[in-house]
Amino acid sequence: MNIDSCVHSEAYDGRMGHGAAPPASRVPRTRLTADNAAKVAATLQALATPSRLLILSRLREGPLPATELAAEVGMEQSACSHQLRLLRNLDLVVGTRQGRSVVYSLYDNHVCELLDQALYHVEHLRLGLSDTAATEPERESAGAPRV
Amino acid sequence: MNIDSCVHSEAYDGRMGHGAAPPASRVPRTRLTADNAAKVAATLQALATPSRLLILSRLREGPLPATELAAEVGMEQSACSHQLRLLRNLDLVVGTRQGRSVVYSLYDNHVCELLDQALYHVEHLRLGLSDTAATEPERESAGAPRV
DNA sequence: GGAAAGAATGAACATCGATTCATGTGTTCA
DNA sequence: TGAACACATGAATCGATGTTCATTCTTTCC
Repeated sequence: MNIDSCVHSEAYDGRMGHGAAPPASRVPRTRLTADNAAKVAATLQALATPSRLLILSRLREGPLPATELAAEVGMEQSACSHQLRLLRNLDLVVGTRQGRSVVYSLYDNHVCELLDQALYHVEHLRLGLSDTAATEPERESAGAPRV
Repeated sequence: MNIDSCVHSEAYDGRMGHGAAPPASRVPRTRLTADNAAKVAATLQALATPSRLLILSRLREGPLPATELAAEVGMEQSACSHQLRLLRNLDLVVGTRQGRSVVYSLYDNHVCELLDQALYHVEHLRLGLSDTAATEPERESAGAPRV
């Protein structure tokens, strides 16, 4: 499929005002292929667990030896190591040996920002302070969306 | 053995150059608590599966009736409906009845941007074209990170 | 060399979650 | 009213995955 399309045939052109949202905007829109989605999902899953989220969050504040890291996020050494391996394989963190210990840090800025963005948006999502009001008339109209 | 990939012992104030990266930057940094992480993880997990990623991606282009949506993302009606329920509960999508069908659309712009950001960063992560190059000499330094 | 610290690895286990199958609910139209 | 369409829902299944336990590997220091 093509890349760059944000396209939206004609629907959703509205995309109104927005308020608090961060810059963002000029991000290239990649059309997701079934194949592509799998890879993306695999990476995003790294952020889909409390333990790894905590690990990355701590690393955002600076590099840390494996053991200290485990202690700070409150998990066992082994469990933490397993997760670190996963994060390493996804190129989200790097570990460099330093004496007896292996110091871990975020791979690069993309990781850092991905984390930030995720936290930011999720927080705003859960708070329900949407800026949808204009585009989406009334939610509650139908009979379907009712648990 | 350097550490300093993204260094910042003092805590990431640096946030260097960056090239293609989108604005971002001015996102508030929320310190993750163990409790908080669970909630965030729950929401982010919505983006951690190919099926839901495809669903959201299609909805980004405009509202769509459930059945059509299922067809476009290539999944069975039931499976799609289950995922839509999940996405609804997380306030990521809304479904409004319209005649026989229920038309689904993204909840608001935060969802759209969260998606965009995720795709953007992930793509750059997987491609390895990090902007770390200058900062992170050789990855392979340690003995640890070797599958 | 040998002991101990720091970390990685493997197996086993338990849990969660995505899909399928079958069925129920709501809506339109004859 | 009843058939057909459009979705939702529940139960069951099966695979994926996070954690624990025990072990191994690496490095340091005596």
